[in-house]
Amino acid sequence: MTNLTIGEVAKRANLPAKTIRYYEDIGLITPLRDSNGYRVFRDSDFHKLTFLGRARALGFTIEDCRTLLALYEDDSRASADVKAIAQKHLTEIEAKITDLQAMHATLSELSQKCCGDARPDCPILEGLSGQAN
Amino acid sequence: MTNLTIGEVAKRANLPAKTIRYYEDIGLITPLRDSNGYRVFRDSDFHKLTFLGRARALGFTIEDCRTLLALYEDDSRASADVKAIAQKHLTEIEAKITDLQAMHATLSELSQKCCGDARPDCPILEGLSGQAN
DNA sequence: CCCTGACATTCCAGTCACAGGAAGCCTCTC
DNA sequence: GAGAGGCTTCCTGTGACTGGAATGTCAGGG
Repeated sequence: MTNLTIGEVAKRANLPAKTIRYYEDIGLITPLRDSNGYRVFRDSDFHKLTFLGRARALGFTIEDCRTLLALYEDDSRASADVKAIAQKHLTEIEAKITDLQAMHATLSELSQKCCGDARPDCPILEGLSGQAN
Repeated sequence: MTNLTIGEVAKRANLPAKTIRYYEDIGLITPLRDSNGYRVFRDSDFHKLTFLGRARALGFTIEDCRTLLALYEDDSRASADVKAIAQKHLTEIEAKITDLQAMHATLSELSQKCCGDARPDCPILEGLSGQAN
């Protein structure tokens, strides 16, 4: 049972203090307050913050994090609800990877054709301008 | 030599009219104005818009697009300058793909372990909460 | 008892690339 | 001349913070 200031919990949860204040603002955590107005972080707050840090690192949106946190706190949850969120997010990640790979393929093809010297001829610019070749 | 209204050029460049107005706001294009205040898009504006559309679709930032457009208009450019921007962007794309693949690997591993039924036991939540197993 | 430096607080503005919507002109057709 | 649709500007909101200003608090040293 350790009570932490925002600076200490920030170090331990590996999150910027600004981010932690923001999470309080939007209602993800509700730390106590000391008589001097300082936030007081209990173990439960610390755990929520590490949970949020990991979920954000996996690319979940804040709203997904809110839902996941609520499920985490709910002893009568159905794991199916959690899995559904995870699967939806996995699909989105796959879509982003596909998009990025398509961009990469197109751009690297153009880039390879560009000799990259002092002359102005540039297949990259030609490709962007829509010229067939 | 065709002069277009914003709606027409939006259709042909396959960009929302809102986006085109925004591009004018930030100085990427400078269409003429008719006596009634309507924007008048020349062929050169249309070409710039398609160029911008393609560059954005490849994930270049607006500032990169601004630079690329300037290079495109500059007959005495060095293709090396274009290629440098492209290579930098390719590196960023690769970094993003790597990040996303790491997220995907972690999350899909957790998700596979979750049976996703009505019971509360959930390896996904356990993973997010930082439990070793 | 005061000073300094490191903390903490709140609040406001900025990021990026638009999207949505309101209020009001312009143009064309019936 | 009435309505539909397109055009204009201006303002706000998005997501998830980040930076900075102005101010308050605390611990230790002179």
